[in-house]
Amino acid sequence: MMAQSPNGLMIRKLESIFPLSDEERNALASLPMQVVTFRPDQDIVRIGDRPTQSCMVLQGFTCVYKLTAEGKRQIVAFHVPGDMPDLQSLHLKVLDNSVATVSPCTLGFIPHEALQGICNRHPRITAALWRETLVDASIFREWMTGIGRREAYNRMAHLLCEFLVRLTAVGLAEDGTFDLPITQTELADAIGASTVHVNRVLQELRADGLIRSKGTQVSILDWEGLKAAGDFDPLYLHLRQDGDA
Amino acid sequence: MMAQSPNGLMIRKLESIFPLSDEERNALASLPMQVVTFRPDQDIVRIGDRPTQSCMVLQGFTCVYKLTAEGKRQIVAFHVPGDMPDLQSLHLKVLDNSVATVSPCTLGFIPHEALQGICNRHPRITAALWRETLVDASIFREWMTGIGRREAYNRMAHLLCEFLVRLTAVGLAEDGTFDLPITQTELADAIGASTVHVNRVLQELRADGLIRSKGTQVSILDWEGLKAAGDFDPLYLHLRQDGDA
DNA sequence: CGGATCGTTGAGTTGTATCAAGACGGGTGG
DNA sequence: CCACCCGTCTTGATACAACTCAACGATCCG
Repeated sequence: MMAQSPNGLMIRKLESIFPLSDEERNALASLPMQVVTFRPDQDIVRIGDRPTQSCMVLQGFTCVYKLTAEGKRQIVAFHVPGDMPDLQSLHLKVLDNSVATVSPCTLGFIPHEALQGICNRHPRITAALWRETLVDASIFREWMTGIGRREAYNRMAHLLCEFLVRLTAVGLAEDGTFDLPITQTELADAIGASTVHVNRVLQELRADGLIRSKGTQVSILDWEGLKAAGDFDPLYLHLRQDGDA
Repeated sequence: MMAQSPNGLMIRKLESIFPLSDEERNALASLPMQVVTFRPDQDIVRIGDRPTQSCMVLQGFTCVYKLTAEGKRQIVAFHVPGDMPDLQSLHLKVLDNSVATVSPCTLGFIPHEALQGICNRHPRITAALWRETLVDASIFREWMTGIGRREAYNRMAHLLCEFLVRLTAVGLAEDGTFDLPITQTELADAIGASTVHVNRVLQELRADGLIRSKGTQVSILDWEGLKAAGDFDPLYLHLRQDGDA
């Protein structure tokens, strides 16, 4: 799912949920989208902001994070091409989290006005965007369950399973191999562990023959084993399968 | 916010977000709602279900939970009167979590058809319902941050702060005192700790003069102190304040 | 007045954090 | 093209938050 035109990615994303009519496709194609590139580790929006636009990730990885009073960071979500990290701001005027790039990124910004307009005229597009935010929420629930009730080893396995499924869905993984330009410190902030512990847990996963990694390339060697280790059931990702949702 | 008619609670809930037109109010008032009572600890819907209706809590407390392969439970949300615990099922056909009562409950069930109908005719009601699911998601993010990066003592303080604010908003708390019919085991499943540890942490909070409790009645004795202990900022609840959201 | 549920306490164990230091690796400038 | 440097990864030692197990006390209710 490499985007030719910036809007093409959004159209394909929604089309993976339900077939679009020509009218809907045209409306989406004419959405104004401002394309901006970012370097790694740059804030895109910050907690407390009142954005007038939302963005879609076109290339690269972003994360949603919050900081505690003690200065500790929790990454509550990663977003990959096709995702909209701050779509919520369409209806929640004040941001309750920050969004930052993890890798070099290209983002497409769409004014809230334009999104409102298309929603008013196309109820099924409203439903599809609403649904996107619901899938995000579902992922939050799954992560919370992991952080609260699974050990670090299993959480890491789970996260890698999730990446494989999500990246495969957008054509960024093949044969169980994908590029994961995320440092161990960031992985630690995502699974709620220390960097040191993440390092050890990754070594365990390698030693157990579940994964292999070279630089930022990650390969899943034993999909069934990793799924078992991570207690991973892709149901919560709500990818289209048969009549499902 | 004690509901006279079952639909009254929903109308008041939405009116706390923006003023409703007469037409919108009438549409909401004529939503079919089937009222059902539940005893404590009963499942309302289960993971894997494909509900054809969503419910609103009219009385009592419910929780949303997931189980791990090891049989551990994580409660990812509590819901109080006025909340809709499974509104997501309107657009995500297969449930990725279960919902259960915590205390005796009265719930109002609304067919998805009826919700779809009202959404198609009233875009602002769509937005308000969408917004409800976004606030839920925001609470997930905040809880995840706590579970991942705060200690149990602080998480418990945070949760009590949240209850006070949310229950006050629906008229179920006064002068920092409210009824919390939730066992320590359930609190433990919510903050991702063991029952034993929750017990000790509650004793600490009492010893520190932050709270008092007698039976299911909880009193916040030192609001500023509890907020500080919980690193609590109500922003994430997105309650209406001035032009905010 | 049992019996069940919930809360409380103590003792021992463990997952994971913290601190500190060294190894690796890719990019930059001389 | 090498030397340096900075971020990242890795390793070892120690400390602590929190878990588990086990038992006992309190409370409510039929």
